[in-house]
Amino acid sequence: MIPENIILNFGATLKQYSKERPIFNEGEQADFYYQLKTGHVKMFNLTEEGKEFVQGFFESGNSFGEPPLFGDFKYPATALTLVDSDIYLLPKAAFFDLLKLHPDIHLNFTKMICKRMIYKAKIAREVSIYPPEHRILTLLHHLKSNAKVTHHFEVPLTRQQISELTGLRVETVIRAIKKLEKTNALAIIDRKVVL
Amino acid sequence: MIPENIILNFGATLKQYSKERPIFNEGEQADFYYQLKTGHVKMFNLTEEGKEFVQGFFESGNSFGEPPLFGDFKYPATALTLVDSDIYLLPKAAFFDLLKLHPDIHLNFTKMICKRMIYKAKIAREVSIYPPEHRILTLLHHLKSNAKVTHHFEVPLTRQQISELTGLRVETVIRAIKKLEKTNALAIIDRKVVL
DNA sequence: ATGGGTATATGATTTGAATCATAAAAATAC
DNA sequence: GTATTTTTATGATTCAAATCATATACCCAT
Repeated sequence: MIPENIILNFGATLKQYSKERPIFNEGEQADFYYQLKTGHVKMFNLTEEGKEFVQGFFESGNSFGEPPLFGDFKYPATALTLVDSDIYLLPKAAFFDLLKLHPDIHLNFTKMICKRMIYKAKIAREVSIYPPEHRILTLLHHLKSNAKVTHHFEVPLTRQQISELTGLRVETVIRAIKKLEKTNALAIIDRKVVL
Repeated sequence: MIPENIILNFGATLKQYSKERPIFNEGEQADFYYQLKTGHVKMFNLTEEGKEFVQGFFESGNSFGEPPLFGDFKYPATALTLVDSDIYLLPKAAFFDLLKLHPDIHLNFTKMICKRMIYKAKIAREVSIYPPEHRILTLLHHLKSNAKVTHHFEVPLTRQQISELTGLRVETVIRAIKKLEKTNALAIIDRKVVL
């Protein structure tokens, strides 16, 4: 996250998006650094047949869609606002100037990318060598680790949303969660998943 | 990749590993930056039942296992030499000093990480919403993009290695590659995959 | 409160990749 | 030059998750 005064100094513009609006689409050339001031953004892939895979959710303060800037790549996913959002747009060249003049920001950026990298590597592992229950549990623990509560964490997601985030079908998620309940890996209280 | 004279200036030591030796294990604390001078290294995850998922192969010049350095994380995978290998080890603190004093190297490093990041994001997508053929093709194109040749790229992997890298079974890989040949997405010349 | 939409639930069926079994070709070791 | 291992190959079978088909509980608007 780049401080507001600095990003504005380098020529960023603040753009308003209404909810459910695309910010960029998979396959497009990456020309801007995007940083969410307020709102919520979802990044995802979609097949022709309508199958969706969610790469991540972003909230206030997060930047997103940066990797393709570092090598003239196309966006590997589509970004969409979920609610009305204000987003800073910084042209690619200005972004690089900024990193050059602010080594501390560059280092923070690298740290953030590396953290995401580790998470992606974990996901890759889960998906190919562990069963659905494991995958769901990894997601839930990841969410819990990002929450403030340390016990009795009420998962703020519907089965459908868990389905989108794991790439599993809703029915599979429902059945897997029941299995996990039986092994006491989690509890279902008033239909809510708790751990 | 950090030039040899520079990495040595910052106090790196060159360590010799015989083949099939672990360099670090999943779950261990990350304390060094590793850069392969000569040899081959495999990074992978292993389940209790022996299922393996390969996160990546590394060859001369490549660095590996860097992300956990940027935040005191544990290694998310295990690294193993495949052949006798010479590896530069640079202590974490010296690595950060080096990045600070060589912004150009820092930027190159970020570019490399971002490229890997895009690849991991693609993998996550492939695995959950695309069929095996698509997944294999993504791997092969990634390898090609890292090679010097721009056409007639001979894939330097056996079906078994492709299997390990994609998490698919060998038989599935063989059948998928034949399918891809039929659609002219690639060619099989003298048993080698070419694209 | 009534109706429409969404979320949860569960059984039946299909499907595609894993698994199992086997063999031949190629590479490597002896 | 022969034996052994690895790689490629293919068919048969199994299995787990996707898909299909319903049903019911819950939420929310009018």
